[in-house]
Amino acid sequence: MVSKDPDPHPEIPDEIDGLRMTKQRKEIYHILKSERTHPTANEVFMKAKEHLPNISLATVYNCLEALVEHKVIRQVNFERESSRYCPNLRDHVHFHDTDSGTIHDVNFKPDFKLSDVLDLPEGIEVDDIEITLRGKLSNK
Amino acid sequence: MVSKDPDPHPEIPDEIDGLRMTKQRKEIYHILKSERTHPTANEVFMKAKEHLPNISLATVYNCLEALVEHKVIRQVNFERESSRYCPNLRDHVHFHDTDSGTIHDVNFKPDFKLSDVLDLPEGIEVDDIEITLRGKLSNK
DNA sequence: GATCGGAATTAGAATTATTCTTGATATCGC
DNA sequence: GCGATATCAAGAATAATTCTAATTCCGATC
Repeated sequence: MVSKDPDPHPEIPDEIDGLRMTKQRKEIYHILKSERTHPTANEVFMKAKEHLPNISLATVYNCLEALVEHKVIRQVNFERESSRYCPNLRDHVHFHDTDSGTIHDVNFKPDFKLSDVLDLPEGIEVDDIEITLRGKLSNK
Repeated sequence: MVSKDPDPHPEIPDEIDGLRMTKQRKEIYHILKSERTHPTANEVFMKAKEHLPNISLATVYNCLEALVEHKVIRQVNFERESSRYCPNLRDHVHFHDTDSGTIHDVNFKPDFKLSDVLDLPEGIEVDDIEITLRGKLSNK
C-alpha cells in the first residue's frame, strides 16, 4: 500500500485565483515567499531542485509565468538582466543597491498621486507604474 | 585627385564630451535626434544603412554603447524587450501606450522631490531613477 | 607624404535568457 | 477506471546582445 507523501507546503492553498497549485508551483511560490531576495528564474531553479530534484528549468519558467499571469507574484526587470520575481503584490518601488547588488522594496507614501508629480498629458490612463531606483545605502 | 566627401551632419561637433564623433556615431546620433521614436538598435541599424550601406549591426551596438557611456544619449528598457535609445537627457518618464506601441516622454513637475512620494530608508543615496508608465491614451 | 599606433569598424561566431515543441505524466470529472 | 485536459520535462530553437579577430581609419610624428 502506497501512502501519499504529505504536502510539504500545507499553508499554500491548492488553488489561487483559479490557478491550480501543483507541487511545483507550490514549491516555487514557497521559495519566493520565504526568501524575499527577488531571485532570478535560475536561482529559483537551484533552490527548487533541493526538494524536487527532477524539476526542470522549463517548468520553473512555466510556473513563474503562470503565477505572474494570475497575479500571484510579479515579474521585475532591471536593465537587461535576467527577470526577477517578487511575491510582494503591494504597489511598491524597487531600490537596487549597486554596492551589494541587493534589491529592496520601498513603499509609496500613503497619499501618493501620480498627477502631483508628473505633467501627465490629457486623457492618459495609466494601468501600470514601474519605478526603479539605483544607488547606494551609505553606512548607517 | 580625391576630394573628401562633405560632412553630412555638420551640426554635430566632431567631439562630444571626450567622445570622437566618427561618421557612424554622427549618423546614429542624428537618427536618434531626428526621429524621437525611441528606436531599437535594429531599427537604428536599418535607418543607418540608408546613408552608410556598409555599417554593421555590431557597429550600431558599439556606437550606441559609446554614446550611452558618454551620456550623450540614454538607453531605455521596457520589460524584456529590446533596448531602446533616447536622445532626451532631461530627467523624464516614459509612457508606453499599449494601444499604439508608441513611447512618449513625460516630464516631472518642477518641484518634484522623490522623498515627498516615497518612504525612503535612512541613508539612501539615489543615483538614478527610472520610471515607466504603461497605459492608454483615451481618444481626445 | 610615408609610417606608426591606437581607436573604430566589420563580419561572423558565441553567449545567454527565454520560449517553443513534443512527448510523457498527472489530475479531474465522470 | 477512462478519457479529456492540464501540467511537466528535455532538449531544440530563438532573439538580442556581446565577443573575437581581422581590417580599416585617423591623427600624430618622422
